[in-house]
Amino acid sequence: MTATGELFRRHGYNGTGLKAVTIAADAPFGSLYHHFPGGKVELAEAVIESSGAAYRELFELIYDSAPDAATAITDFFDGAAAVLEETDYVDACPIGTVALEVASTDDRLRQATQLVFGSWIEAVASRLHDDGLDGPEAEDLATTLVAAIEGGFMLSRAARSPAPMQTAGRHMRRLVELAFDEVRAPG
Amino acid sequence: MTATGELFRRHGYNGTGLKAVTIAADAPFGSLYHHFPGGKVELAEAVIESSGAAYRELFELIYDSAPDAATAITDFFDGAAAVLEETDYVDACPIGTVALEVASTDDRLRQATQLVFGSWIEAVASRLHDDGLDGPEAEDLATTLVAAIEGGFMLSRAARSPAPMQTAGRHMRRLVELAFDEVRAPG
DNA sequence: ACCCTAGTAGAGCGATCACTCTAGGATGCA
DNA sequence: TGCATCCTAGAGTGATCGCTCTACTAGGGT
Repeated sequence: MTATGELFRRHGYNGTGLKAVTIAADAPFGSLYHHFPGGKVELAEAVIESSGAAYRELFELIYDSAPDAATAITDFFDGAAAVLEETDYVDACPIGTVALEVASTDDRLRQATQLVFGSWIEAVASRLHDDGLDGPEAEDLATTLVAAIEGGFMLSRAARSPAPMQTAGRHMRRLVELAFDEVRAPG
Repeated sequence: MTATGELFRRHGYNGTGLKAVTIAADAPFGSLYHHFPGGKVELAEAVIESSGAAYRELFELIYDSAPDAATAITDFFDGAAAVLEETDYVDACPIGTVALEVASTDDRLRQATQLVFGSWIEAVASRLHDDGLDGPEAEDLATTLVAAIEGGFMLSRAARSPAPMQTAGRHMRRLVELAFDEVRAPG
């Protein structure tokens, strides 16, 4: 399952064959259809959900370890950039590639990716809200942060450079600081 | 060619068969390998370059029609959101899906996507620079803007809602305004 | 009339796709 | 020991993949 997520991340949904999945998981082919009677779609759905949840927990861990929101944002973007560099630009967003592939071709998987994105946004928003931002603004800011992360992954992987992700992170930090400034000094 | 771009946008690189390409282009199969001896990779490379150039021109048109940088950003994000809504969330970034698919699997296509992203960033940065931002800052801001657009496409397509793209656009506008404010009142 | 090149046209190639089918262990309960 | 259930195991299915191959047509130069 973890191995399957790696394949999806690297080759995407259409680029990953079920044979490759069974080899990577060191499991027989027949077992796949025992555990996932729905075939490739059901397998992908499970991978999206589980890797989405894992990534949300990673963000929460980073955020909750940081002294404040702005530092958390920097830690996350710089951390993502470092991981990209260390893993030869493979270990990016676990569902980003799949999300774009299935958005207009498989509604069930599209909904699965939407639920994952929604859960990330909610996790970020609730922390921003706890730190003082009002609800709708926290959710909007969280949406932009997730979008910037995804776009950062895309540009950094294409360029094979951590720079775009780091740059996006720096700007996102300023955006977060600006939002908190306005809370403290409304106007 | 335009039809092929549409297929790539909707189904991605791996999800688009060459048979589908020939049907969409209403061209015989043999002709494909006459015009693109390199096969699918060469075809994709041509599609990436041409649709990338077309999209850059679209951005330039929008930017140059707007009274100032901040308005241009809003026009672009809101325009992209509107197009998404009108086209049932199909007509998004012409190369985003392909870029993620090939980033770790085909270095030639990866470089093609990188060139396109670079040309977009350069087009945005040169305009921000003309409007008063210094060089490196203009390029960094342009990088974040492109990342936010790509992320906005991803979230809006997954959610089947223009909202994430519009939200990202609103925040990007603020970021641009902030950058110009700091030029006018340094410190 | 002759050929040469450019481009049209699609049948057919082996490989791989997602998937189905049948058969064989392993475990728990009787 | 007998039996049902859960899971392993992989050969085999038709369909489709990217691609190659040969044959045909159109138009210009000689």
